[in-house]
Amino acid sequence: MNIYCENNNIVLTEVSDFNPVHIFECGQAFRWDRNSDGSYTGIAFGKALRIFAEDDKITLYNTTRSDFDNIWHNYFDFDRDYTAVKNILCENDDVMKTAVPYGEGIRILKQELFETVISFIISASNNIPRIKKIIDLLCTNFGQKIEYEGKYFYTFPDCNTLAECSVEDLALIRAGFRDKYIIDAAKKFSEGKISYEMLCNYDTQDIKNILKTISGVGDKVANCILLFGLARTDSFPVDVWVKRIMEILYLKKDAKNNEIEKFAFDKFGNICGLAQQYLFFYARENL
DNA sequence: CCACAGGACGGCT
DNA sequence: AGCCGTCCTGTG
Repeated sequence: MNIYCENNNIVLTEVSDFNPVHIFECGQAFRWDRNSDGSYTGIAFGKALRIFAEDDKITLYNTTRSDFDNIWHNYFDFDRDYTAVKNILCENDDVMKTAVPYGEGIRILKQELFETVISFIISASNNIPRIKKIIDLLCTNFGQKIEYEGKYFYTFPDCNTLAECSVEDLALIRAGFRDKYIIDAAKKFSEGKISYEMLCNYDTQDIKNILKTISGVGDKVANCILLFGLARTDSFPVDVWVKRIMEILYLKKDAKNNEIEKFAFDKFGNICGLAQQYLFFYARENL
């Protein structure tokens, strides 16, 4: 990958494994929207960004080299060699040889922990359009207003702001029964009971148990938080799609979610979370 | 009007 | 330990 600055843009060339549709519209992040020209605009780490990919060239508009180095390089997981990952997953595995092409160009975004926690609490028993709508209302009402390319955007609210909210305050985001879970999570972060720095000291299983002390966080949501907010690729979120595809292609029978999770870890090891993404895409296209 | 959506909880047995 | 009704809201 080469990097150079052009006007106010950062241009990357010789980039492999970057498919915007697979990255932004797969349900791992909810704050990216497609523009009519095929570029995407999103907000993360308090900044807005518009990004466009064509072949192996990627343009990040109206940003700086320091923001790229400090935020976006890590956010887009550019240090990971996804081609190597795919080769490992496909080795001696005909299922993955079939599934991987469907998720071509997926990358696991390294998102902010608190945002990931709240987003996946909201995801429970919900669909992507509505998840996005709720999160949008949450940010518009409780986030910070920023300007980018002549338009206004809102950052994801911080934990202190949400910790002070009542369920009545949150009613306007239309989160339904999840409002009290959002407040509980915000309080645990605000009081310092849970933080990124603190969780980093633990192994994946211990973090999962800590996350599950937040109400509204069960196995599936905890695994999503681990994978998308803590870069723990050894966690394997089992949603209805992954459950179906694993039962059909690997287990050959009905199975409990924790049984599927264990099977995946035994098979794919510490990159089972990446395998999950390819299987998810395959399931969405073929079931 | 009723079912159910990319889960979690709580009260059962 | 495991099962199942219920939880808000929006969409079909």
